Amino acid sequence: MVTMSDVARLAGVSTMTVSNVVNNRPGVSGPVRTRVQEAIRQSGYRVNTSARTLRSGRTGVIGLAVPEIGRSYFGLLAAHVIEQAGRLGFHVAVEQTGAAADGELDAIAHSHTLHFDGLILSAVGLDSRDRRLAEADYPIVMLGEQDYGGRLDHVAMPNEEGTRAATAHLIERGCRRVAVVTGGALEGVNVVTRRYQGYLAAHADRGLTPDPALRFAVTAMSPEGGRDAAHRLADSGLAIDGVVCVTDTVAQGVLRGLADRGLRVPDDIRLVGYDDIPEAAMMVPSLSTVAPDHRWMAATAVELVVGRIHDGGRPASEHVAPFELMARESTR
Amino acid sequence: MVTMSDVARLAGVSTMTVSNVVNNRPGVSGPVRTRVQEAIRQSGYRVNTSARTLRSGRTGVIGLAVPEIGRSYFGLLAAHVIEQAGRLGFHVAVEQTGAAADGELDAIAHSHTLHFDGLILSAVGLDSRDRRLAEADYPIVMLGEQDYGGRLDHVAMPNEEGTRAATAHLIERGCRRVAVVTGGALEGVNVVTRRYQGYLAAHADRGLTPDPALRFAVTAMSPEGGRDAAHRLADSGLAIDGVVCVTDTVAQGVLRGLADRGLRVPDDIRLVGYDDIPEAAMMVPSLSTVAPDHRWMAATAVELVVGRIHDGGRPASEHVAPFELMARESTR
DNA sequence: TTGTATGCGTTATCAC
DNA sequence: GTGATAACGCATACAA
Repeated sequence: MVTMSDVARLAGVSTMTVSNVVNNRPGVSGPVRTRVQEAIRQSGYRVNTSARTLRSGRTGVIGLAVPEIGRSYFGLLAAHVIEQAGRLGFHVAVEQTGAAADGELDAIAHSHTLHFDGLILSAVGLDSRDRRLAEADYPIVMLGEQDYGGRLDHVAMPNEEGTRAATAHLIERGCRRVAVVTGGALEGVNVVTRRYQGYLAAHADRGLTPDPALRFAVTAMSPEGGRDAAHRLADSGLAIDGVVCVTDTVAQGVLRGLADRGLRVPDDIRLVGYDDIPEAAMMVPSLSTVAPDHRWMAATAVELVVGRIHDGGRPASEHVAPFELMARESTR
Repeated sequence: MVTMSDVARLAGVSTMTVSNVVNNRPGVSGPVRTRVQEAIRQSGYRVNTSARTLRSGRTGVIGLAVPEIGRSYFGLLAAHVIEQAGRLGFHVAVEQTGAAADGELDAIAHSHTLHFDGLILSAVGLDSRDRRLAEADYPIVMLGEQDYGGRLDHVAMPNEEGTRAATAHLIERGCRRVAVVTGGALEGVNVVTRRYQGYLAAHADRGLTPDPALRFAVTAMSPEGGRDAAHRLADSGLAIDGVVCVTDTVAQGVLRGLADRGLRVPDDIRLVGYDDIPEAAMMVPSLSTVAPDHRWMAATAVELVVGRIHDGGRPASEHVAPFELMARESTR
C-alpha cells in the first residue's frame, strides 16, 4: 500500500504538504502543489479512510436504514439518497430493519459501531419519541414518518393531506362508497394512522361519514397483504365503488386481488394508492396515486444529516414533502 | 467515547486482555474474561472500527455495486446480499453504477478507497475480461453476468437455459410467431446476448428459425423501454402471438405497451419474462417468468467474497444459479 | 509556505 | 495467562 510518506518522498516534501494538497487546503504554493499531484498520480496513492477516520472522527459514510430494500418504494428512496449523498461527497451504507423497532434500534447501534457520520432512518416501528432514539449521540434524520417530538430532524410525507386529496379525487369521480385498505398490525404507526385520518377528513369535508365496515386492515404492508384484503373486501358483499390504499405496494396487491374475484378496475371499482412507485405508471390499469416528491425528500434528508454533521447544535427541524396527485387509469 | 483503555482500567487489566476478550481469542482465563465482559457492559464500550481497520486492514464491509438500486430486481438482490452478509458478520455498502462501465470502474476505485474487504459487482457494462477489473488487487465477485475469462469468481444466471425454457414454454402453449424483446444499446452485454441465444436455441431445438423481423430491441432496460418496444411491435402489423422479454422489468413495460394498443394478454398475445421480480406474481395478468434462485445467488456471492477475503489465493470458480419456470396467467 | 512532533484506538509481537 | 511496547496512516498544533 502506498502511503502519504511514499508520496512525500517522491515529491520531495513532507507528509503534511501532501495532506494539504489532498484535502485542497490553502497554504501550498502552485509549483509544489503540482509536483505533489503528479507524485500522487504516479504512485497511485489513495487516502486511507480508516486512518483519516481514526484521526478526524469522520468516516464519510451515512447510514440509511429502511425496512426492506427489496420493496420498490424503499429502493427508489435509497437510489435518491445514494445519489444525493454522493453529490455531497458521502457514501451510503444500507441497513435493513425488517420494519421492526428492534431492527431500527440495531441500525442505530450499528451506526455507532461502524462510525457512520450520520443516520437516515426510515422508521416504521420506532416512534421518534422513543427514548432510545433520543439517546443516540450523533446525527439522525427521520424519514417518511410523522413526528411530534421535535427532537430530531424530520422529513415527513404529506400523509394526511395526500390521502385526503386521493379520497376526494375518488368522491369527485362519483364514488359513493369508498373503502380504505389501511395498516393492520402496524396500527400504532403514525404514517398509517395519518393516512387513515386523511381518508376520514376528505369525507368530513363533504359532510360525509364513511361506513366503518368499509375499513379493511392488511396483515402486512405488502402486495400479499393487499391481495388478501381485496379478497375480504370482495367477499364481504358490500357495495363498494372505490378503494383508497395506504401504499402503492399494497395497492398492487389489491388490484391483483380484485382481479382474482373478477372485479375490474376502474369499471367496477376505482382505485388509488400512495407513493407513486415506478411500477404505478406501468400497471394495467395504471395506478392513480399520491406522488410525494421523493427526490426532494432524499435531498432534504441528506442535507439535514450533512448539515448536522457539520453543526450538531442546530435545532431540529421538520419538513413536509410537496406532493402531486397523479390521476391515471385506475380512477378514470 | 469509551476506549479499550477505559475498559482495561475498569477491569484492572491491560488493553491487550480486553482486545483478546473482545475478539473471542483463547488465552484468557475464565474469571478475567468475565470481569472484562462486565466492564464492557457497564461502560457501554464499542470497538472503534476505524482503529481496528487501520491496524488489521479489514473493515468488515462488503461493497455491492448494482446498476440501479431502485429497480426491483436489484433491490431484491441487495436485500438478500445484505441479509446473507449480516449472517457472516459483514455489513454492506451499496453503490450505484448507472449501468455504465465507468460507474462500475468507479465502484472498484471507491471500494479501494473505502477499504471494503471485498466487492460484489453486478456488472452489465463491464466485461469481466476487462483488463482494469483484473488489476484490482482485492476480492471481487461478479454477479449475474456470464463470464468467459475465469479470472474472477462468478455467480451467473442460467441466461441461455432460462430463456430457452421460457421460449419453449410459449411454443408448447401453441405460439407460432414468437417475438423477442431484447437489449438494444446494451447489445454487447453478455446477459442480453445469452438470453437472445436461448430464444434462438428453443426454436432450433424444434427445427424452427424465427423470423428476424420478430426481434425488437429496447432503447433502455427499463419499463419505459419495454413499453416503447411493445408499441413498435404492435404497430408493425406483424402476426405475433407470443413475446419473450429479456427481463421482467422490461416485460412490465411490454404488458403496459400492449394494453396501450388494445392487445390483451394472454388472449391475443402470450408473454414471458425473466427474473421473477416480486411484482411478477402481482401483475394483471400475473407474469410467467424464469425464476433464478436469487437467495442462492446472493448467498453464493457472499460466501465467495468472504471466502476470498480469508484466502485470496483460491482459484476462481464459476457458479450458475438453478432456476424454475413460473407458469402464470400471461401464458395461460 | 513548509516541516516536526504527537496521538487517534487497536492489535501483533514479544517479554514476563 | 497477562502486560508493555510499537506501529498502522493520517491530521492537528505548533515551530521554523
